[in-house]
Amino acid sequence: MFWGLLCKSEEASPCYNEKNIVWTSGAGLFGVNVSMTTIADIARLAGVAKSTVSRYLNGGSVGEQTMRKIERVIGETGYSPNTFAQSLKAKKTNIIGTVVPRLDSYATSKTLIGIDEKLRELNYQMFVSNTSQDLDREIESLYSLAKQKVAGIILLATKVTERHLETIQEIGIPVLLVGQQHEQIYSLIHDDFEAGKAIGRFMAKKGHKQIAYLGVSEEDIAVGVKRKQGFAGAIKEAEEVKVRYYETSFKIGDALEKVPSILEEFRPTAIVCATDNIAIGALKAAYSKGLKIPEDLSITGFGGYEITEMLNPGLTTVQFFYKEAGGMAADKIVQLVNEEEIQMLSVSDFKIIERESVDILS
Amino acid sequence: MFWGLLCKSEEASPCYNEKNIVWTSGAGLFGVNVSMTTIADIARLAGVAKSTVSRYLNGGSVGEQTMRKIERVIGETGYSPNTFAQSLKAKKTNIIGTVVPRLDSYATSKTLIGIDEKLRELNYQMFVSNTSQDLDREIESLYSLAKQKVAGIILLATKVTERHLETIQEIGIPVLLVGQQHEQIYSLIHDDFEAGKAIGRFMAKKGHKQIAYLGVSEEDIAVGVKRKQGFAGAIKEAEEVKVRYYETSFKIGDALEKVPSILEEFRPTAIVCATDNIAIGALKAAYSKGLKIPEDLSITGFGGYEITEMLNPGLTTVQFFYKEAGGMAADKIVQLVNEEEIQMLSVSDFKIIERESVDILS
DNA sequence: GGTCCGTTTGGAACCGGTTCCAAACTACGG
DNA sequence: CCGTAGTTTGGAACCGGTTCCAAACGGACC
Repeated sequence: MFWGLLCKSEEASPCYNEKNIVWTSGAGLFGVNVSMTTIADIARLAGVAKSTVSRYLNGGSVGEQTMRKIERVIGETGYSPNTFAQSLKAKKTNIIGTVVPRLDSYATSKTLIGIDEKLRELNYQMFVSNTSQDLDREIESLYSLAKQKVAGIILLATKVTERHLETIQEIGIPVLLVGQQHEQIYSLIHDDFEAGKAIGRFMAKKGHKQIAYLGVSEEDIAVGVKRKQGFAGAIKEAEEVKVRYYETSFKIGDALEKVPSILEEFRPTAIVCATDNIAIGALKAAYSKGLKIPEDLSITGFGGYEITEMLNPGLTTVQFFYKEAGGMAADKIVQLVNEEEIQMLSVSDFKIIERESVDILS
Repeated sequence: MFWGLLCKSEEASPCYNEKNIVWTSGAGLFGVNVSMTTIADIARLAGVAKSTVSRYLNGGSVGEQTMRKIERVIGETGYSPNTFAQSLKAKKTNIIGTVVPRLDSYATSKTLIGIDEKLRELNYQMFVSNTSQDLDREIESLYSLAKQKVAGIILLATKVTERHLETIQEIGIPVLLVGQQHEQIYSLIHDDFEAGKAIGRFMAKKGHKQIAYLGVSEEDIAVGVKRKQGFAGAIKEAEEVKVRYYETSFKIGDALEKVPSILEEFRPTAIVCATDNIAIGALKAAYSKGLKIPEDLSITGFGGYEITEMLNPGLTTVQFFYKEAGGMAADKIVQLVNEEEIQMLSVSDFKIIERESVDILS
């Protein structure tokens, strides 16, 4: 990541490339004084005015001769403009803030990587603000990022409240919601509904007639509601399939505790879990009860975490493309920053990965 | 994270708390104009000079009366100082940069969380720079963070090269190395050597006489060398234990491919893996060959990833305290920023977690 | 050669803070 | 009542860029 956007336009000519300077010439020559040279120094050394140098740097009209002189001096000194001074006047940075509820989640990590790599390509930087799943801190972060004059914000929220809306409106900075959807905010979601439907159909086709769906709180619209609704829809299409819905948290441990009672009470042939982590808990719980997977119980998840492939048996799951979605998000937020029109809602794809954790019945 | 350090000293009196202002009064009152009020406005409204307001904000000497006036005006307007203007003059921020090789690693995530939470406490912000395991980008990031005038840098490198040293010297900003150790750089490491020793003794005590050690490249001093050396040392103490050393990468998949040949060629009763991910690969590989864990083969890892508890069987492993280490790192870097003396090397603790993946022989 | 237009250039103001210095005010001892 | 020291205050310069405006320049055309 990093390296500020100096060449705002695509005009090839009077743009100088920051990288060259710091690495090639700057290093060594000036020792500890990294970028202590100012635009005034350059101007003096080149025998021109500050404004001319500034124009040169930003692609304004500069004469052939002058250009060369400035170019040379900048090359020799390893000059690199002071970001603060730039931002002070410009009142804007080339930083995109990303607000995440937690850093230790597969989905978050992958999404961040996607955002980071794409932003890098687009000459933006990513600033990550972690909220540790604290709603207040989510709002705080929005204000704080606004104060730092980030160009745009990508919000990986779990829930959008009235306060979120107010804050987003107040800060007046483009915000893109990722993973959740809201009619008043530009959103990028995974296709949770269709994914739920797909896994429902998949299980029905495999002949399961007694399925437990282990979801999460409906506060989380994407994971708690959409996936379940999609699944329920698919089940309605199928015949004679009995389903019971259960709820747990996102924590593996909670699923681990919850599952035994489900098994006893409902005796399903399959448990469809709303996340891979829940599925991992279910798997462990089933093993603890001495069940064989998939012969005695089939299990599926949602997410496509790499670890699911390495479990024994490999977990059948719905894969979402977090990294790609992150890339899309980066594209979108930059478009918003550039005041381009984009659609309110974008949807990222999914696919079912069939491994060994689901048995074929009948 | 976030919320800039406004009160540099601990003096209680003429410090105003930023949070109150943005939330309590700022919101709503000024609509979209978040922090458009400047210090000049405050000065005018309070009938004092800019310098006086500045002094008030930074804990300088201000009269009782004046204080009250300014306090009131600031409260009413929801003023919040412009960070860029501050940094422009101060040539320093309250941001700590963190350079990480990858975001999708358990160790990294947990460490970042630890850093973030501690820095928050200390009124610093964390800026994460991801390098996608690209050495050039590691150097780039150091320069870039320097340019952004971060107060200090926490470097989660996998390897320290000559270029690292040069760069660190050149940027003239305190750097703390985490997870690796270098005599010329302040370092915070996990006690890889002792951990290796501990697991070696542990396995010997369990009666294993034929152990495969599956490590990683010696380029990584901490994981590739220290853990192995510690392990080797413990084995030397024990009697009649045969060990063979193998090497793989950090990727689960590579371990998965590597392990079968080890099993055939060496027929160990146990595989000690240099990371939990490698152990996960080994576990899967063993299952694929129809082996029972731990009856047919014992497996251990390093790390203490949460997932290891959820595997079947639970993985015996050496737990490192990444989050706590992150907190320590944050403390250290802030001390360095404040020019306090700290020791060159700090060591973070570990403990062996005994689960079901190791069998007792004899 | 003069006029006009477009390009290049320099000077100065400005962004929003911090800091230095000197002036004004206060209090206290002699 | 004055001198002195200490505190409070305002003014101005400064940080390092960007931008506006007007002046200088250069070429084309009449």
